Amino acid sequence: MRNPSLKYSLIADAYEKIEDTTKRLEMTDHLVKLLKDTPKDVIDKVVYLTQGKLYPDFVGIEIGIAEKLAIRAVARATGYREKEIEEDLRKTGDLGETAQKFSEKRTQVSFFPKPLTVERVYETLDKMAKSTGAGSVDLKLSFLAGLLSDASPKEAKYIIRTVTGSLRLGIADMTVLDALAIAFGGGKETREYLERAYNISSDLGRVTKTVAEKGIESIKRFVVSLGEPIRPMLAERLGSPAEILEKLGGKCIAEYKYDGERIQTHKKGDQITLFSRRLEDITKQYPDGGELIRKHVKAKEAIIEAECVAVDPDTGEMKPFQELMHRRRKYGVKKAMEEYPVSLFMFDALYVDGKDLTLEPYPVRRQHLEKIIEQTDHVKVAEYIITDDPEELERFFEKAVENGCEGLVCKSVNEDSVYQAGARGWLWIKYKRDYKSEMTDTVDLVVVGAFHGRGKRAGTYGALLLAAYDPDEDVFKTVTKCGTGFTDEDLKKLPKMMEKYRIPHRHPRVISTIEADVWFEPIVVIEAIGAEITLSPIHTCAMDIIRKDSGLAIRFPRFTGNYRLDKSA
DNA sequence: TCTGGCTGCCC
DNA sequence: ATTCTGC
DNA sequence: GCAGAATGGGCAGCCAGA
Repeated sequence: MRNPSLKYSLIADAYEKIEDTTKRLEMTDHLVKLLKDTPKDVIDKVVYLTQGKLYPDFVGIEIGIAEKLAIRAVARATGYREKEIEEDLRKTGDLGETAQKFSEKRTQVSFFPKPLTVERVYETLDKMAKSTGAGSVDLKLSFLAGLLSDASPKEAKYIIRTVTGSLRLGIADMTVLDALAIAFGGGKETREYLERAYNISSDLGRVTKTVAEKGIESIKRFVVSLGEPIRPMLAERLGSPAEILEKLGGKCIAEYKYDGERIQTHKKGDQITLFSRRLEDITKQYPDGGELIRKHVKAKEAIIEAECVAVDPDTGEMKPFQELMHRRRKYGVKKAMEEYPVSLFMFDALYVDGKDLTLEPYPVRRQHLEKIIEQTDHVKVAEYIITDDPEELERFFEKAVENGCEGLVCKSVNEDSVYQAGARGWLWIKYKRDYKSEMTDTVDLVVVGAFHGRGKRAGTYGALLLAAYDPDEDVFKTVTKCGTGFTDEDLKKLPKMMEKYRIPHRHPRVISTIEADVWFEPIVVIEAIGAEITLSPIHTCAMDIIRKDSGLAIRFPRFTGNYRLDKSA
């Protein structure tokens, strides 16, 4: 028996072709060819690498290298200085490209490098992921530099991009599923089975290996299982009750959108497992949450979704998200539990006592949910109404906001309102105040700095550093970076527009702890919007006024598209 | 022993 | 998280 | 409308170096 191995160069070639087109069908074709050419014993690894990971999310093993450390590895492998690498990265906006370029002109070349195999690449990255403790950073860098030294320039490009988690091919999970359907499923019409298997297993590598080795019939036998996280259903967004009701067929169930952390809870007898939205196992972070499930879910087995919210231990009032974040910890859990106890607001039941509910309509799932939850102070079913009246919806929204929620999630009550991973089909719709600028105050802020863009933003700015004017001190204090809301046209014009205000160092009247790539005279004003103001450890606006050593920042900042050239200082 | 840079993951 | 864009 | 790729604030954990 031969032991077939796949040269990494074949992957790099396929990636290059995929990257070269913007047409999804062509990308899929290239991926199909790669998957067909891949020996089945490594096909899961090829898929994980293409997802930019080594394991499915719920395994929780990360490489632990991102841009800064990767720069050091590239320098080490090519014999150039970090400064030179950084300088080139500024131009390319892609460390992979930079690695490719420096690999081509590197001084020392290994004489007879063995061709890289997928196994070698994967195993090296895996060793990096598993290195911990003193000296581990250096060890990781040695592993990576070694890999790069034996790689062709093109391979180096994709290894670097894989490690830093931005492959930028234009393909992700959904395209992989299409490719699997074509390559192994027997045609695109089998895509739905593959997608279903992925949604309930959350493991694209396993789905791939299964269909490649055992065929589509095995894929159809995937079932919802306790302990295996289900990919979460997400919501689209709209800005008015009328639009929402129209989209949902005139009627919906509207629920409070609590400002906490989404948790998928699995109960198997007394054994509880908690998964975050990205399917990390967070059981250990919430012993109290687990206990609430154990005690108040009156079913032997269940998968229930809930929003976990920090509450004031004295008043029972809900606390802001920022405070809940102190619970995302590994150490001092007991103390944090006392300081920030949590309540669970349940909103879905995906599995109850042997019955998979994911294909049932939402009202049915909700009925099951209410039947098995014993509601207490800390365990509640999410507050809701069922309505077909836009005004009632608006009133309920106001009430939600008054009660400390972000807004509403409005959900379809139709027959087809199954549990559908992702935000597809508009079955769930978010309604938040800041989706309409007339409902939230916009702010005019001064552009004081900028950051070089990456990927498709190469050569322009990725984000601007924005500041508020402080008339008392006659200075500009930062409140946020802002990198979304710009059209391609905005971005193309920005460097030219800002050029004449460009200065080599921070302006003396700009107060900032953040080091921008480019500084400007504080003159140009733009309009931005956000969801709310948060306390900030880094932004200098209102520093020490509300709280010692805290400034103010904007949560979810974005450019509205309006330049305030008239207002320019 | 402390601190700051970096990373990953919540939103 | 929000936003934009090619298909 | 989907899928993907840009980008945000801010927290804790980890490790290197002062």
